[in-house]
Amino acid sequence: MPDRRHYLSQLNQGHWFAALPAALSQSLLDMAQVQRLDAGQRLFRRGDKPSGLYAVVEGAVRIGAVSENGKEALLTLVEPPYWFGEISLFDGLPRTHDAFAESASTLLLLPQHDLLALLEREPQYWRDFALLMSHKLRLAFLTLEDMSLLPAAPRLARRLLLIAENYGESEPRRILHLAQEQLALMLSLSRQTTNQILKELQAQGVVQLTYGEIEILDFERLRQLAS
Amino acid sequence: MPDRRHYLSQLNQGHWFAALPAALSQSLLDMAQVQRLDAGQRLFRRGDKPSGLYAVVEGAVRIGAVSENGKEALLTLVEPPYWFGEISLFDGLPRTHDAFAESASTLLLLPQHDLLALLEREPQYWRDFALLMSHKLRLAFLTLEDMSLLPAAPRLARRLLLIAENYGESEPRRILHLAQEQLALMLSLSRQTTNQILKELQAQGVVQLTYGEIEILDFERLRQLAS
DNA sequence: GTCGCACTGTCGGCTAGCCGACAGTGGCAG
DNA sequence: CTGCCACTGTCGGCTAGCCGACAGTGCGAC
Repeated sequence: MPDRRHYLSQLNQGHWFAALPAALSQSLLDMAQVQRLDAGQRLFRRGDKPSGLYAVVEGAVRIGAVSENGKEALLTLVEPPYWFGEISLFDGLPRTHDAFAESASTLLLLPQHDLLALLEREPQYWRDFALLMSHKLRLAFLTLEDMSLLPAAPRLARRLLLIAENYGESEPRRILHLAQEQLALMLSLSRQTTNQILKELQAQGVVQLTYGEIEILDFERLRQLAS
Repeated sequence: MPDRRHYLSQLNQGHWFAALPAALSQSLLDMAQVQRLDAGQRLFRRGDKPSGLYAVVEGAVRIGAVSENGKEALLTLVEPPYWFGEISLFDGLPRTHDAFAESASTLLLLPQHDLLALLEREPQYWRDFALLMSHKLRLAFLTLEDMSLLPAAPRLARRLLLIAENYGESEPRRILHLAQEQLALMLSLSRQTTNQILKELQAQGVVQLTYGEIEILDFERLRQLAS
């Protein structure tokens, strides 16, 4: 089982955490509780009371919501080293989404109470946490805009690029472990349409599809297709 | 021409401003610059450098973006007493959207530099400004979810309710000054589809349509239709 | 090895919503 | 009062993407 030091280097891969003042990142690490989840286990649910701020250090967490008539919207798949749950930190209101472990996962939890106590002592750190929100707000606006302006294919291309760079948090990867169904849910496309577009991309040599994963072969062309 | 005191009472109609500590709202008012815009005039454009935080006190501001192929997405129509422009305050990055005066408008501007200086002196206020972001992030997530899960009619109904209560900032109004085309752009529907749904709502006695405005007759039924 | 399940691949019919077109109609400027 | 422009109302054809169905395939559990 990896120790705290291992988590530190892991977290420092993420742009947000790496840019924090050293005193703050140290405090956070001291305060963090390690939490393990089995595949499929629920972390929290829409409407739950705030519990704190989470970081994924291992595995992946699905953030989404299910409508009354059973349809599911997947907001994002959170992979290391990504932080989430900050909205409720600021406003104290209930969770906006459901969070499930996609696979067996390890999280760090900064408990709401301890974190608020720290911020009480050092209020200048509020801004650092707010940066998490500004980042997500930019992403959300971008997604909204894509949804209304772009047809399916370029939307999918853009999303692949975003996922590859973990939504701006890390350096791009070539291989995405991601079922086509999940991708479809994020784009609000049907699984069939998603598959069709992916096959087309594969035919053009832009991606390579294998079981449960997508490999990006040609970032340049993918960027073009994302117009 | 109304004076500062008039603006104060206007701003206090908004939930966010009204909940600020008195010392802060006084500082903001002292710092604010009044800015007038003619109908159609541009306030800022996507990619512009941060200029500060704005409040609409009179008129209305369109916040949106235009895609390469000319299609427009209207994010929201900002009406008094609503604050906007806070993302760039936190991260210092360029504007995410274009902002145009929909009609002749009066804004208050808290200049970026002065506001940052205040926050340097009183860092505990960062959280108050972050509340603006948390509010918008919740709205953005809600909108994203509606877009992918709901068909046109309930989506329109929900949006009408949101607009009526100025996205949670004020008490609900019955009359919305809003062309159908604008509403269509916000929902990413065509003008024709929007018109069709509105006519249906009118036939059911839920709304009353007149030139350039929509009157909500039956909030209860509208809420039902928003499922 | 083999069973079962999760995931991929593909087809065809269906429909919600788009889009162009055009005829009203309200409001405002001169 | 008149003319113009922005906005509303409506029709019909079109198509992107949905949806059910089903066959094929990789992988992990036992």
